[in-house]
Amino acid sequence: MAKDIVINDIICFDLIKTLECGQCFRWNVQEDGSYIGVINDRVIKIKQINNSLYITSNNMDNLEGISRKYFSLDVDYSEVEFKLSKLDKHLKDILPKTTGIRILKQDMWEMLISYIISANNNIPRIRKIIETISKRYGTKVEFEGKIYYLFPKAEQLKNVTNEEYLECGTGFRNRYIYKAVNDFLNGEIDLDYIYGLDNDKSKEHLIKIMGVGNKVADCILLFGMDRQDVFPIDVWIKRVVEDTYIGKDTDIKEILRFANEKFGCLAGIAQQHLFYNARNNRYLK
DNA sequence: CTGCAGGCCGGCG
DNA sequence: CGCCGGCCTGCA
Repeated sequence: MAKDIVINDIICFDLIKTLECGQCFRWNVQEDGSYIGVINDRVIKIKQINNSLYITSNNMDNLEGISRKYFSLDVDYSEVEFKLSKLDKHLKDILPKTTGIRILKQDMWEMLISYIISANNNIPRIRKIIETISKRYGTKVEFEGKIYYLFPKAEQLKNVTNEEYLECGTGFRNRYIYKAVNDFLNGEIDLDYIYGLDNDKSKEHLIKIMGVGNKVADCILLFGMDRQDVFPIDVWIKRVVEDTYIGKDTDIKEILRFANEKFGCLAGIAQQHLFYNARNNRYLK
């Protein structure tokens, strides 16, 4: 641990909940309780002990800056959670169990492909598919004597065929990935441009991408494009909102209206708390 | 063996 | 337009 960097005085941050609440797919817990994952172009190992983070990487250059950005360490989440508790009694009730969850700032391209893969799929298999694609086509990185793989850039997927995606376990999503890679490379999909648009416009553009519907678009916006006011609605969230607030068999649009009304600009963060709580209760695994 | 998993597409009324 | 059947694959 000698060459770890240390970030002290971390408040309102829970590493485990943040990495296990379902927003990311490439972090793995180690025997000592630390997590190893890939952030953009480097492998990172991170461990939280009380209010301190111990971080190391194959590339120590600006590691603190990279970490602060990725984990949103400079955002005042105690203020965010205070607001959430004021907005809604149910959130106030579950917050003791969910406190410390943060929305990660992940790579847009990786989010696009990862959430295309997530459609009608389960989390263990999503993780496995992403790992296989990274292993086959991503850049190899050595860290502490082991080999890891970065998530592949579009250029690295340029010549991958539909059949090869099938071999990675993507199933019927193979042609969506294939098309996304090619449209990205020929400029048809411009994520930087989409990132610069307002919410409605950016979502409108994302949904034009084959394999991207309402829910996947919202996940890309929330986890990859820094839009904390979007509210991705999957089967879990639909159940939670129906059970907790509205009642049975509610239309998706109705749920969306409710979420915007209730949680406003913090809807995405509220969604992560509701999702984490639901999965850790009666529905677990 | 069916059903289902963090949906989405395409065809039909 | 909204609705609905089908879908790779692995696991219960």
